[in-house]
Amino acid sequence: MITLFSKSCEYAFQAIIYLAGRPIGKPALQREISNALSIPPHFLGKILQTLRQHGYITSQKGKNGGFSLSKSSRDISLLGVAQLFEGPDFLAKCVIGFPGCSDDVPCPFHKEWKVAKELIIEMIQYNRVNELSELIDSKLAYIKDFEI
Amino acid sequence: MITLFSKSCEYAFQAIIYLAGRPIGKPALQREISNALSIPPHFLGKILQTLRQHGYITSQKGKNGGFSLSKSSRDISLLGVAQLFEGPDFLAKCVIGFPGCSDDVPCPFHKEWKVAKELIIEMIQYNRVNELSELIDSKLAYIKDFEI
DNA sequence: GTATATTCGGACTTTCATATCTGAATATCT
DNA sequence: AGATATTCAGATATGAAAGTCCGAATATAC
Repeated sequence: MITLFSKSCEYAFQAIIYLAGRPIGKPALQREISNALSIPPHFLGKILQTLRQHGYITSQKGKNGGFSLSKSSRDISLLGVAQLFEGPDFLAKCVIGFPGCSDDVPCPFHKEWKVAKELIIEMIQYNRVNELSELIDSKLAYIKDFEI
Repeated sequence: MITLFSKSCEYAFQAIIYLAGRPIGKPALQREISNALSIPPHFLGKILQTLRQHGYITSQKGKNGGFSLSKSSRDISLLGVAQLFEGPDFLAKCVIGFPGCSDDVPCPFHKEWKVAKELIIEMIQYNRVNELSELIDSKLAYIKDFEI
């Protein structure tokens, strides 16, 4: 089974989209997010810290604490998050790992993979976080039950 | 850095394309392929065995032995090889791992990822092994030096 | 027939992403 | 102030993919 993004990156995407679907001013518990998205809670904790350190989300410690989407993050795409977890040039590798693959000395899939890569970048870049959460209203309605 | 296919699958692709570029009746040593493509030799051994067991390549033991592309493999695409190493339905997973993602309850990237997936399948399926090796004549000319 | 070169197959080791554990720090509530 | 609930951070554990090692089997050459 092929996975495009690492688990860390997938979970980061999911968490941000989940937080974007919450009412403003009502932070979500790590445990709540973990339950809703079936992410191992402690692993999610690390990812949330990374996202917070880079300004994508904010947190509130102690009782009634939790995590919220940063105000500025509502208007961005997830491309920066992808670069954060997968590296800044995360689609640069030759698709079949041919030694020394380049535009000049391409592998047999070079051109077609280039087109597919552009499509993937567009996919990530086209929608803002706000819009992404709207696209999954039905799904969020379903997993909202996990708010404890 | 994102990798679409596993190392095993990448190496299998490379080995088959390499063998397709060799003159018929002149088997290639495991060591030669390993040198030419910078693949760890013993790891390559396992992959060649898998390919042989599934009929993609043939082998000759003992002195003057080596590996050759099966006659029938010259006219196939690499889709079967991808399925062999990545699983029969290797592009079925949700691109961001959302729980219960489906056509009915899609994740926000569902549609766009579907298009990208089709492109990837086409990329693998469109060219026959023969044609793939022709597409990299310049590269093969370069790595031909490794024939020992 | 002996020496040599190779494939073949199984066991083992390494590495890294993923996941878990534990306790400290910090905020809120009564 | 004390009890409680949460984030935060570092250490540790797990599992699967990647890579290595060794010896058996087999073919060729002389």
